This record gives sequence, structure tokens and C-alpha cells, in this order.
Amino acid sequence: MKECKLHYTDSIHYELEQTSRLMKKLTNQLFEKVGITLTMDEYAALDTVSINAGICQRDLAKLILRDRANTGRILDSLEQKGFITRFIDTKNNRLVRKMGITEIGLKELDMINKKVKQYLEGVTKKVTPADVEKVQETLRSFRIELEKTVEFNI
Amino acid sequence: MKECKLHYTDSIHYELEQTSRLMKKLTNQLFEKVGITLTMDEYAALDTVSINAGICQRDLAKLILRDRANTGRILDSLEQKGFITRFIDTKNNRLVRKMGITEIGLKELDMINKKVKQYLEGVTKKVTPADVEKVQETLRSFRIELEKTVEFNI
DNA sequence: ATAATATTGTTGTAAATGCAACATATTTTT
DNA sequence: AAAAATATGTTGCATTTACAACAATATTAT
Repeated sequence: MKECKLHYTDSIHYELEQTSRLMKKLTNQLFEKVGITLTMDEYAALDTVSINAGICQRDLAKLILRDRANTGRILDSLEQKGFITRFIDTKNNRLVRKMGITEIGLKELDMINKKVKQYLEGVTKKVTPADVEKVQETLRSFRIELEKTVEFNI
Repeated sequence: MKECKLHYTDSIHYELEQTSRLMKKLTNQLFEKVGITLTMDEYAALDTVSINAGICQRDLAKLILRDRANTGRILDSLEQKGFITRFIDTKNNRLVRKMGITEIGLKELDMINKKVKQYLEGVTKKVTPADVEKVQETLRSFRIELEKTVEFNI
């Protein structure tokens, strides 16, 4: 069986790409509609910083899967908006720029998270929670496997 | 339960985004390694054209989820490389640019598809086929649902 | 009939993104 | 001790991408 699954539109890559693209677009539309001043990437970075206090830039870059250059620029913006603070510290005897979320950053994040939660519930309500759970779980192990294969020098 | 799923890194959006990003990167690396001259987007477009002979640009744009401008540029490149031919035709009494795959385009596509198949099998071998199937199926219904919600004027 | 709206494709532009190169500092190798 | 390699962050640039504006034509509304 399955020998005929030779086309791009039948591949899991296609489903991932399309779904991810749609989801990104939907989130952008939501962010604009409810007047969120952050970009999606800034939000993702801020959220990740909030649960990884004192993380350095490169480690954050690995978590949000952007390169160091982009991560730095996203952090510049977040810092300029007052949502994070950056400070010099050492990690393995090396100077690194660590960061943490600020008070107003936390407030902003909570506000966004509440709205995002609402939206996520809306989006996933047509699929059973069990299915969502299953997809998420499988994607995670899938992703872990991919991370081993992909050469990334962040 | 599930009330604590408030963070971005716990969301299905995060898994989708990260997995899609990794998969794209892996595919890019593969394309370069085996000397494929097409970009991933050109490949996706070519494959979609091959199973939708005589499709017009806007309809193709909807299938590959790019806007009309980008789709046109991708097609320019494919045409310039001789992999597709474009011709003027009508659709609902309107002049449109339709297209079809050429002989050498088909050869190129078959060559790439074989290599992609190999690669896909490698990537998914650590997850059970049933799981891949399940994810793909759920993502599809998920995507269909998203398409109803997202405002896209392609 | 005329005006307004819709369909299709192209061009221009601004933002995002990745990549390579650079600068600095530290560790490892020779 | 000197040289090579590694880690971290930044800058510059080229590519990708989306979005808006435009052009041309056809349909629908007034």
C-alpha cells in the first residue's frame, strides 16, 4: 500500500506547511484585531523568556528556532518596548547577554496569553481534544527526531 | 485539566511552527545535497501543476497558499527553466494564464519525487506509520477548519 | 446605459529571514 | 607558549514574502 503517496500534496510536509502557514496568518489577524502591539515572534520570544528566566541569547535562539541575528533583533525590540531587561553575565566562563521579563512585560504577556487561549480553544473546538492531544504528541516526537537529523549551527 | 496549557511552547501552534520550520530546513539541506536545481516552492508548484493540468495562476496560488504575486514569480522561474508552459485561455469568460508541465518538467519532477520519497521514509521511520497517518488526517481536518476562519483574499 | 463591483495577473515596496563575515573572548590542541 | 578551534553576539546583504496599488476585463447593480 501507500506506494502511491509520491506527491507533495499527499505528504506530511505539505500538511505541516499549509497548516502552519494558515495558523500563522490567523494569529496575525487575531493580534491585529485585538490590538496586540507585539509581533508573533516577539510574543513567542517573550513567552519563552518568561519561563526561562536568565536564559542567554543563543539558548533562546535554539528554543525559538531562529538564528542568533534574528533573535538579537527581536530582543532589541522587546527591550526597547520595556518588556524585557538584558544584562551581561557569564556562562561557562564566557560573557553572555542574559535577560529576564519585566513587570510590564509580564502583564502584557498574561494579557496576550489569555486572548490566545480563547482563540486556541475556538480554533481547536472542531477537532476532538483527544485528536489535538495526539497530534501534538506525535508532532513533538517527530520534531525531536528531526532535530537530530537537521544540521543547524545556531 | 488542561487549564495550565497557557503557554506558547505548550501550544499546538508552537509544535506546528517548529516542526514545519525544521522540515523545511531539512528539505532545503537535502535539495542542496543531492543537487536539485529547484527551490522547494518551485518543486511544490511544479508537483501541483502536474496533477492539475490546465490550472490557472490564481487557483494554483490557492493550492500552494502563496499570494498571486509570488505564484506568478515562481511560475516565471519554472517557465524560464522549461519545466512548464503557459498559455492564455478563458475561465468563466475571463482571460487567464493556464499552464501545464513539460516533458523535461515531468522528468525532473519524477526524479525529485523519488528522492523525496526516500527522504520522507527516512524522516518518518522513527514514528509509526499509523501515527503519521493519524497526524496527517487530523492536520487535514484542522486545516480545513482553519481555512474557513482565516480571511484570505488571494 | 452607466456605475460599481469582482476576477485575474503584474509591479513596486517594505518587512522578515537566513547566511556569511566579523569581532571578542575562551578553550583546546600542538 | 603559540596556534587552532569554539562560543557568543552583531552587522551587512541577498532572498523571500506579503501587501498594496495598478491595469485590464467581465459581471452585476442602479
